[in-house]
Amino acid sequence: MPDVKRKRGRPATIDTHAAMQSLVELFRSKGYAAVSLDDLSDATGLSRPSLYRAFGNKLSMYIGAMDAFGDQVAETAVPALLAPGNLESALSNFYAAMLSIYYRDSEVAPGCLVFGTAPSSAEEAEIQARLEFGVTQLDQVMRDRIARAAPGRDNEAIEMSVDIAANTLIAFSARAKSGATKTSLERMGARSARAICALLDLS
Amino acid sequence: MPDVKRKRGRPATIDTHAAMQSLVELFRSKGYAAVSLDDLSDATGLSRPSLYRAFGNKLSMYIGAMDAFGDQVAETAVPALLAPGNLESALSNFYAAMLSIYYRDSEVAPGCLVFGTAPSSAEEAEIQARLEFGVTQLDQVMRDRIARAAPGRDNEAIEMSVDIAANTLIAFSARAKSGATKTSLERMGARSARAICALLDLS
DNA sequence: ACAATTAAATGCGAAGTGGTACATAATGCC
DNA sequence: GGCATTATGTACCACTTCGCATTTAATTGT
Repeated sequence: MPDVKRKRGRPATIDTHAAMQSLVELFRSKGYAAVSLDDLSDATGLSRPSLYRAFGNKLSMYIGAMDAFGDQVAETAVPALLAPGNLESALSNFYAAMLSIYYRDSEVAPGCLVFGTAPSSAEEAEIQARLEFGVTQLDQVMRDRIARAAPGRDNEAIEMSVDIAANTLIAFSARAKSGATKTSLERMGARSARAICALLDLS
Repeated sequence: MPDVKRKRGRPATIDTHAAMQSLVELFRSKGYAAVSLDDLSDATGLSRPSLYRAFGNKLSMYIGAMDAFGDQVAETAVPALLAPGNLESALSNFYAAMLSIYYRDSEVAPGCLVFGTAPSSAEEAEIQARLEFGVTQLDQVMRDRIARAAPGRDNEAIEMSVDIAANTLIAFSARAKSGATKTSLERMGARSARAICALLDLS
């Protein structure tokens, strides 16, 4: 698809994909308001006007980062949840995959961009809308996966399980930033998976 | 204790308690970094130098707000959890009390100062320390209450229940800011309480 | 070679930031 | 009434913020 026809003017040399990755990293470790355009410029190596041309103003940079982060989750962790196999290992693997995103080598875990930093900036309507979207997406995918694993169960038990599954992940972000170790949260994720299967009388 | 001896100079006219309440309200609806000293000055009606004399610099204002918020929770909601009665209603009442704190008449729920806004600013060591304290306090009080209600149960079931109970509350903050209604979260809290009691074979 | 076109950086400006020196006001003590 | 003492507000400072007008660079078409 790219490079089909050479374009007219000076060719672009900026790697917008890598730049967006840097935006995500900065925003999710420091939040929206605490990050300045100079910070973003330093992190990406691009000048401020270049950032503007590529991503718009600061708010739309953050919105774009939320979308990119969501894409990363959808490509990396959600497949582990939807993969064939029993529910317990699917949930456990999903949590582990999410924690691999939440944790880095850095001093404090950068955590989740959407559940970790967006709530602070939810007064901005566009940010709140994306946060809401993230929550409903999480609820939805959990409901689908759990309903598939327990076809006959009553709705109450399924709703309970969905709540536990989703709220566990949401809480991971705050716990990661609070200083919890990755392995302690992996154990918590596995425990949550077992609790859900116990509630549903599975295995 | 107060007013035992009249003091020497000009008497203080500032209501630091009311001012701190305003700090809490502003910080938990906009986060740490997005709030300026002018915002705080406007909200409290105090000049910036007065804020400095009363609470120190901006960071210590936020730290003080975290402490004040924690006190409010300890005085208002925790008694509902520790009150005599069965575990299910204790948990359900506790969640309802917390949601009464999280929600206001405002457009978007201000949510939780510690679980909602502190993660964004956890790079600041003092903020991270308070966030960690809040998480461990929550885990601790839940563990105590649940262990009291299910004395004979194995440790695994108790740990599962503690996780669910604590993570539900942590997730409430993000959900409130995402636009969830108060009643929907009250239902979720009641469901979480039922799930925990089911896991523990209670009632 | 030269115009047209696109990409990128330099540098600037108006507004806002946290923080403080200084002046002013209000009380008790003598 | 003056003086020490404490409380509060006014005005300011150095610095940073976001955003953009302008300039410079690199390529294609003719």
